[in-house]
Amino acid sequence: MADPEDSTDTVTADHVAAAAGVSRWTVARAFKKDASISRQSRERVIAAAEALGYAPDLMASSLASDRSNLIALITNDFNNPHKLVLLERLTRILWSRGWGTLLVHMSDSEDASAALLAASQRRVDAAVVIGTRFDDKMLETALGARRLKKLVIFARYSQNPNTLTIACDDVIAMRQMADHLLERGYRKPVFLAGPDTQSAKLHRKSTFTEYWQDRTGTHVPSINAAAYDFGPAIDRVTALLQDRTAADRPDVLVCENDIIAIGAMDAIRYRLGLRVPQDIAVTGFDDIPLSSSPAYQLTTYRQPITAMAECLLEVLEGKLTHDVALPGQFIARQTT
Amino acid sequence: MADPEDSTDTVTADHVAAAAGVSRWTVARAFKKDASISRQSRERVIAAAEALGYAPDLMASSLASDRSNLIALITNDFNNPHKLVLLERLTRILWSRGWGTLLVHMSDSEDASAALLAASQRRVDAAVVIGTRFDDKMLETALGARRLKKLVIFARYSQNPNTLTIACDDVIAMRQMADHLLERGYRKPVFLAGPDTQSAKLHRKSTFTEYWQDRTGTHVPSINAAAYDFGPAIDRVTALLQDRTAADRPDVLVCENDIIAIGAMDAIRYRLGLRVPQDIAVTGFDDIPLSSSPAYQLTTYRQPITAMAECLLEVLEGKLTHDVALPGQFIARQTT
DNA sequence: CAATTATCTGCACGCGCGTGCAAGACACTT
DNA sequence: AAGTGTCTTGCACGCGCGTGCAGATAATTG
Repeated sequence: MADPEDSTDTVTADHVAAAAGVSRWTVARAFKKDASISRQSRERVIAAAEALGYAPDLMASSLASDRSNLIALITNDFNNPHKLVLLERLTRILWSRGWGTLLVHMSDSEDASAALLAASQRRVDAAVVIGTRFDDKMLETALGARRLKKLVIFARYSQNPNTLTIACDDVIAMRQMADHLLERGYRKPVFLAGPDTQSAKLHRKSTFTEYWQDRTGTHVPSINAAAYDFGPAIDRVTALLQDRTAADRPDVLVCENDIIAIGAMDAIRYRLGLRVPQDIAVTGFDDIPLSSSPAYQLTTYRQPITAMAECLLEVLEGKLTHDVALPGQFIARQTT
Repeated sequence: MADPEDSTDTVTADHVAAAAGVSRWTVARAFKKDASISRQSRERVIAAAEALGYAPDLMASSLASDRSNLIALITNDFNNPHKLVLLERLTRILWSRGWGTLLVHMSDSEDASAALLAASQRRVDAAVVIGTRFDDKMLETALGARRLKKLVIFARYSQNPNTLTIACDDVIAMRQMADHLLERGYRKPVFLAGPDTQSAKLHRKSTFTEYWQDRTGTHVPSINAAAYDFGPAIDRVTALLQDRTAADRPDVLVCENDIIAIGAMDAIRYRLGLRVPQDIAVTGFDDIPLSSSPAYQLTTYRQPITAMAECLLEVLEGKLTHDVALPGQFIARQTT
């Protein structure tokens, strides 16, 4: 499709400048908002640029300006469908505002250093760790990486001072969840969390159990799935409930997120032959698409992803420099 | 964490060169495989680089060499969990081989031009359209975009000559599926496809219906879900089966992919109160994680994603220049 | 040991664009 | 008409690194 005659197929600002009869720098100004340039010059340049099919080379621009407008999106948990929702929202919003997104896969903490190094070598303006567990070792690697100007923890909590957290307000959320359960008469919850790595703080779990303790004076037992995936959740819940009499069972499983909750429901239904919510109720967190399907109809809590993404933009633009926790939306369905 | 004394926090090849007592170009050689450099020089440079925490700036390198090692991953269908599998596999394999991945969201065809322009402005070495529908208009935009050296269609078919397709072999797959169904005694299939845009060729559907026609002499009716998502699939299947007597119903729903098949199962079970597979069987395509859950146990066909990714690498390295269709793996579960 | 070859190293130049400044153009005031 | 201020434009220099070549060094040969 490219004109074979046209040997220099990359058209630069110089070409446009020549065509428009101005200097290269005036061309640059035409593409820069709030630049000091007369209207007619800009119009002439834009017209020439369109005719030639010119668009500024962002890579060269980054080199010269020390701003790449590139964000590294780092995640490691590709089993959770919620990641897809997060990725969709983030990429769409970031690109629409001129930020490119580099998707980086970080299989485990060992891998973190490689992933962050690779990102930093691309001169990213910030790295965003998306809704995933990370330990302090990784964080240290991250902050140690040169050229990594900002590190944002998105949809998870971090108490590291060198880090910025943008998340859903788990405290409000889990209290609302607890209130809902108490109101419906549940009295024997068990909390089902994800993997129990010592360095990661289980924010939702601690919030729920402490609040429940305050309101009822009773302790909430908790168990851990080996991964944020439905398979391990099925196994763990099956192990928990097997050989228990009805009186001995919890009346509700409060799950750290939806994918685990769905595993819990599958275990209850297909491994133990019980009903949700009649025998055991279940709650989740995230409101993934599947949770609203007729098969699950999960009571859950939706994170305010769009608002969180807007906050991220402000952080990237330097307008926001402190942690943010935004309230989401409680969603009652049929599992409670 | 950064040393505040160290004003020039970005360490360049010049710094390493000074520290190692060689020239900047020797430093570059030390980081380049198969470069003409003595072992001791390389070791000295590497040691100095590690001490200073140096890593080559890939962005500057791209500018100088006209190769960015960046790939744009373009997708628009974030409702299908299969995308997550594809993204995971592609990013992991590409990064491990030194390719960075730019995730680009292309909401619809209108958006395509913006997305591709943005990608080309980043000097990507190739754009990969991932498992998504696209029409010729988009393709034209893509190929029209300057600096877009290669365009690869991944996990979908395209017959455009300027494009390279890497996909699962749908012909083998759908014939195997048909053979399986015939063997199990099914005789009245209905094909459930995704949205029916005229410009997209429904490869799986045509293969299945033609092969079925050949083997049985009977026509396969087909219907379309409004989107590749379970909600629209539920609606469409409910509409199809409502008010039909058992004798009047299809005995199997052959679905274009898993997420639609799951919607079909939900419709059969929760809207119509029927059983899978006793009343109606269902098949899918992709083998998404959910398909192996106890709730669905879907008979499906797994795409050879890893092998396809390997092919992609060869394409990127210029070793492969023709379309590829790889056989996947048929997976029989409980829905047939 | 000199001559030849193989191996290694340094360098000028350029990739496409941004920054900061200074000069030019223009309008307006007194 | 000269002076003042505002707006607009051009330019030297550099961002960090790759390419291709020439010069330097080491290894090999007769």
